[in-house]
Amino acid sequence: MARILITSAIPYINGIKHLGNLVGSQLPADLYARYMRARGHEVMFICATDEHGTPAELAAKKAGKPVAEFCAEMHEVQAKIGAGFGLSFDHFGRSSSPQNHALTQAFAGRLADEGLIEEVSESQVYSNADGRFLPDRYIEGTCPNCGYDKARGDQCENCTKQLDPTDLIEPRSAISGSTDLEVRDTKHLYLKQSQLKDKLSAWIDSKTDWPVLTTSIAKKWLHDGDGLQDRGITRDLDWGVPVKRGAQEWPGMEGKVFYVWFDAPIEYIAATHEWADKTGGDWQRWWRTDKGAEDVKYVQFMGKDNVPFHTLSFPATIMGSNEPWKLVDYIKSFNYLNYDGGQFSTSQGRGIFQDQALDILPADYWRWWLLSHAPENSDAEFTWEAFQTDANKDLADVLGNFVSRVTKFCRSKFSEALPAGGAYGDAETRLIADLTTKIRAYEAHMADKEVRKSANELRGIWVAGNEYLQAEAPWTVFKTDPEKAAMQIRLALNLIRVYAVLSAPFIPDAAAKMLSGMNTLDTSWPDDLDAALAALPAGHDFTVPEVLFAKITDEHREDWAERFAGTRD
RNA sequence: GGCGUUAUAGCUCAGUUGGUUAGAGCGAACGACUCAUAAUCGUUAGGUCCCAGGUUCAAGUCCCGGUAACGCCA
Repeated sequence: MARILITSAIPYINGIKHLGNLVGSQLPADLYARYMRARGHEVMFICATDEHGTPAELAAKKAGKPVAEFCAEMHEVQAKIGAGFGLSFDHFGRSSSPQNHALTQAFAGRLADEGLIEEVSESQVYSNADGRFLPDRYIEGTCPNCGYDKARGDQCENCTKQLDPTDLIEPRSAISGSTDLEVRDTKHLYLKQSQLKDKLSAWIDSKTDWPVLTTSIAKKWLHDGDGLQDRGITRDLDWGVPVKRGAQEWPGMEGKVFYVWFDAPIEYIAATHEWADKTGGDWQRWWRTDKGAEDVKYVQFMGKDNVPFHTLSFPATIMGSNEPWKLVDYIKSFNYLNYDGGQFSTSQGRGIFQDQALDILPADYWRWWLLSHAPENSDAEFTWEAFQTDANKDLADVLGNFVSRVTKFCRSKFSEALPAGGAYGDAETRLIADLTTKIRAYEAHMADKEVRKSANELRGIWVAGNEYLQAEAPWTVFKTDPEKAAMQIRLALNLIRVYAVLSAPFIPDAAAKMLSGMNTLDTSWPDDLDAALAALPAGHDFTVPEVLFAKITDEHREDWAERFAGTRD
């Protein structure tokens, strides 16, 4: 039995996330966590909300609420939606937790002690009306190049020219619209990542089994141009982790907070601490290699936009601390899911959002489609036509109908109990050999975190059951040899339990219904399929379950396609 | 402007270190079956592997140059 630490990139707090966010990190992480638990491994599956930074402050302001209150509410909303999708976190934490404050400050202190923090003075635009410094992109004005009147301080979206905020004609705050701006000097802390470049580079080079997407992004940042740059880790904001050097004040840094990208990944550790405080568990045996974590295998899941922070910045924090923290062993990254020819977008309200998805269909439909089309090698495209066709075919016709035809046949020809009699022949031996091969392949793909391939193999396992029934035709056999038909259908009913166990990581709710219908709590993995197909003995009662997956009709599809064609607020 | 990823059947995608007639699912056509959610199973058709060069006994796979889509950075 292994010990597996799994983290999913932590979703930002400023609103409800769309399906692209789900398939890019949380869902595949959950698939892996559920699978590893099913195989008997000890799993710690951690996620959280990422709550600091300017966008959170602005979203709170828009909602007319204090930012702490807003974050607390949105955290609950996201937790509820996550539960709705069956995300089986051991803990869903908050980056604003006291545990994360303490840990973030401790890391900063350690890095300073190691000589990896530099204080840098810089000039930034301050808005008197807003009472705050403004990040470049929150300053608007007229572009000196093309005259576009909504150019941002970092770039003009109209002519794409790169700008400095001071280039803008009539600059104003994008938050309040105020033109009462001035340039002020302010001091910030920089993490000297450049000093760790060689160490990070050697570490990345040693990860030959990582997805190309992960290592190519990391190498690009390491070697492009002047190489890995030092990074500012503080901001002039109110909402965040106050800058401290461990438990001590940090002279000159009063009133500043750590940059959200510094404290967010540390929340993986802090969230485990939160879990420990809640449950009485031991978090350090997951994170400190001097306190029991040396045999932990740590796997991270994330979208490609998060890769630089997880391959470089966070490891720089860990390595730079010179303390025995657990480093990630494998980073599984994903491309984007597109919607209707363009990107899903939280800020533009484009696409299907997680709450809406759960409103129209049970989680398993989404889990299955999104996972079986996970954007592993390139961006993937969501279309309603594909979603309808694939979900109906795989879930309703192949799996759902298998359960239905087997249970109903047994009920009508025998009873709602596994019938006795008969013995395996060649067909059964062949089926068991075939399924065993497929199950071993499925296990290998799941262990490799090859999401699409796993889904494809699982589908093949479902199909094999239908092939067997079609070839052996128990409904015909029954007329001349009821005992043989009894054997066939007893095997098929046992197959439903096996399917439930194998499918649970993808479609946990349907799997639970299948087990409930089979009237069993036996979720043991079919290491030995021959034995597993005898788990439910002759005479064991079952009930015909309700339709597992109702079909998505053309009317539904057209209605939804229209409903989600525009944008939402 | 720099860099990265991608480009394979109508659609969505597989194709390990270069090695026989390039694969799967969906969709299509035809057939079988009638237990089942008009479900299932089988057969067949469909590809100048983006274009142009090169290396090699052998290239979808490696190299060079283009083109296109998407993304990242400045």
